[in-house]
Amino acid sequence: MKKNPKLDEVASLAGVSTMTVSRVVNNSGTVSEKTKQKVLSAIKELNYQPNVIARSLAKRKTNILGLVVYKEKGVHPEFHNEIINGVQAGASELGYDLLVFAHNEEESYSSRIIQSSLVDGVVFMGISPNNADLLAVHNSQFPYIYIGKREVEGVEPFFLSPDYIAGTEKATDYLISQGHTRIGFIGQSRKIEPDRDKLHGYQKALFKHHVVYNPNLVFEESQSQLDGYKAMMELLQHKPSAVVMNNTYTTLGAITAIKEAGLKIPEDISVIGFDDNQELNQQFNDFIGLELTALQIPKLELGKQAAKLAVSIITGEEVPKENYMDLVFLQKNSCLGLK
Amino acid sequence: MKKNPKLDEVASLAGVSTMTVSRVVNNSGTVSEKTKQKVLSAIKELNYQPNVIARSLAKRKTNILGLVVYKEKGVHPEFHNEIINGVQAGASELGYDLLVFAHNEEESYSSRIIQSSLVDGVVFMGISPNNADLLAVHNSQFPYIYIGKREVEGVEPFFLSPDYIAGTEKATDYLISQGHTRIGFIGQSRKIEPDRDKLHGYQKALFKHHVVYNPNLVFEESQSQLDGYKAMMELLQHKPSAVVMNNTYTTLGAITAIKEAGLKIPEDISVIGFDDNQELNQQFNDFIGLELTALQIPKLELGKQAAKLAVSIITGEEVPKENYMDLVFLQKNSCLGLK
DNA sequence: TTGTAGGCGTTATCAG
DNA sequence: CTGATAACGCCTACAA
Repeated sequence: MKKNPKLDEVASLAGVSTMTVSRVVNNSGTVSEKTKQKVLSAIKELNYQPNVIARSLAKRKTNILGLVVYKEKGVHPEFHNEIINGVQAGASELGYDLLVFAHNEEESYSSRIIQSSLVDGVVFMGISPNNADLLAVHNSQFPYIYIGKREVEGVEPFFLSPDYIAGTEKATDYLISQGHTRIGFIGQSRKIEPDRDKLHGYQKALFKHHVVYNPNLVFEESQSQLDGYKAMMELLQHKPSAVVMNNTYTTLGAITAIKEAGLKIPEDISVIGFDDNQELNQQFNDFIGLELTALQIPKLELGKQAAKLAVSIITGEEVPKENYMDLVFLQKNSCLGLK
Repeated sequence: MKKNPKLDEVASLAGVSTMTVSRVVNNSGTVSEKTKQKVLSAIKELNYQPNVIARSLAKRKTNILGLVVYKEKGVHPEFHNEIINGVQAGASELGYDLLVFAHNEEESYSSRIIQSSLVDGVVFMGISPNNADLLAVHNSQFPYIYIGKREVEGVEPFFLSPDYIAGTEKATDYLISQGHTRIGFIGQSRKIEPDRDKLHGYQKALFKHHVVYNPNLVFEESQSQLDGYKAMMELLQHKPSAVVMNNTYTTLGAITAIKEAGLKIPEDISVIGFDDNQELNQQFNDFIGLELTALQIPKLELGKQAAKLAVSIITGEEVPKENYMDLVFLQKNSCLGLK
């Protein structure tokens, strides 16, 4: 492994000082065009690349963004991973590298994150972050953003969350505008904030349009394909004309139930899916030969936006504490207006 | 954001030199128990954490492992991500942090990886890595390992690959030992090495047991759920008594076809799945009320092992260039012996 | 066992 | 526009 050329070697080859080379490399300060060219060719000749560690030490800034992911059961890994890709992409666009911290529940990262000077800021994600970590980072004024919505006692954390309420409201509005009133809702779990929000959005839309809320049409604890199947089987007893789903797996199960009941989508029942898992959703759409109208979390964008917010905070810009991102409402062909 | 305490502040509080503190922090050299205690309490009092950047510069070693993921269509993102988790876990166990590089096809990382001194070594993964990168890193003697199997002209890269041949051979052996001879094979794509290897393993087992290879039973271009469905529909014309699948989606489709044909698993046909995607597989097993016998890639272990190999190379240990990891053969209840 | 001097590779600062 | 000098915070090497 050959030793990398250093700044002073470039400098002596170009016949200038290290500072001049540094200026050229960083495009900072003022360098005459002529010396700049000399330096550039020396850089090229030696194939010089700056040592980012030395640079980081001198600048006291690493241009590395940390990411702490708290994993949990009940959340599809694919979900997280898409967002991570987004964070990475966003960071990259802004000239930051991404360092992923282990997601060990036991461990606390706060002091390492804050004090090691390894990262300039951090993105937290996952439903159940270590509150102590979040609090410590928040209190130390270290730049951070949390992906999701979070209430921590005593503090108002910086967060970025998909706007589940508005999204579900919009989807439900859409069905109502098509004449539906017997609209089923198959939710995931009332224990999880995003899911409470979805139900909330559904209710808001009903209320707004003076449609009576019918508890028989609402199922709240469907996580899996099997749950979705069962919920739909039961829901069908109550003759809904439409249904709003809340995750990909339950959608899979529910649609199987609809098919088994001999009903057709969208002729007999309109379906709005929830596209948690893009790949699976696509596979499934292909398989059933139907493009589902669905709500989708723009995961990549969400991650990018989180990275951007983190960097904004790092660079000292004014950033609101609460940030929301709209869900995407994909209008495909699994819904039909009621005559 | 309060300034972090430095080595010399700890030193003066403890009444010793910075070197003594450094020795205590790194557990290196020799320090008397008494001064050690003094130093430790000073560290505690000031809540000292070493600045890893300064340390990295001084040691010319960052304890950061790089990861470059080349994404591509046709590979389930979940697949990659599980491995990434493994790499992260493995690195973490060995005291390394993980830096994830963007997976931009256009970009070349080699010079940045090699020369920036940001990472001590790198793990590459993905079917279609940038050959130039791999080559450059290889030639520069920079520590790296590639996850997957790879032939690059002129070089023998360090790699770690699941042993697809042995795995599929074992699964096929198992079916043959149960009396099956009309064994179907639904593969993914002959363009992809892992998939060629799977077919190879299947053929090896047949050959070994003098079972005649029947091309009618072999389907090679099934990627999706729909493909799997179609392939199985056709395969059923040829009355197989068993079938070996090669990814989760095709398995989904194939089993739907089996059900629609009115056949029962395992009574009418034995099925060996391929558990690409653990979560989906689990969902599906729950849904059909059957635990599939399946081949599984130990993704987490694969990632961990890759990290370990990379670190071994970094620390100068002797590491073989070719490394294989066995697939896991999960014997559940979707296979039955033939009378 | 402990301390001193110097350097890791870069950039900030200030002078020229 | 350019250069000298002193950090950045820690560790290696050697000396005491």
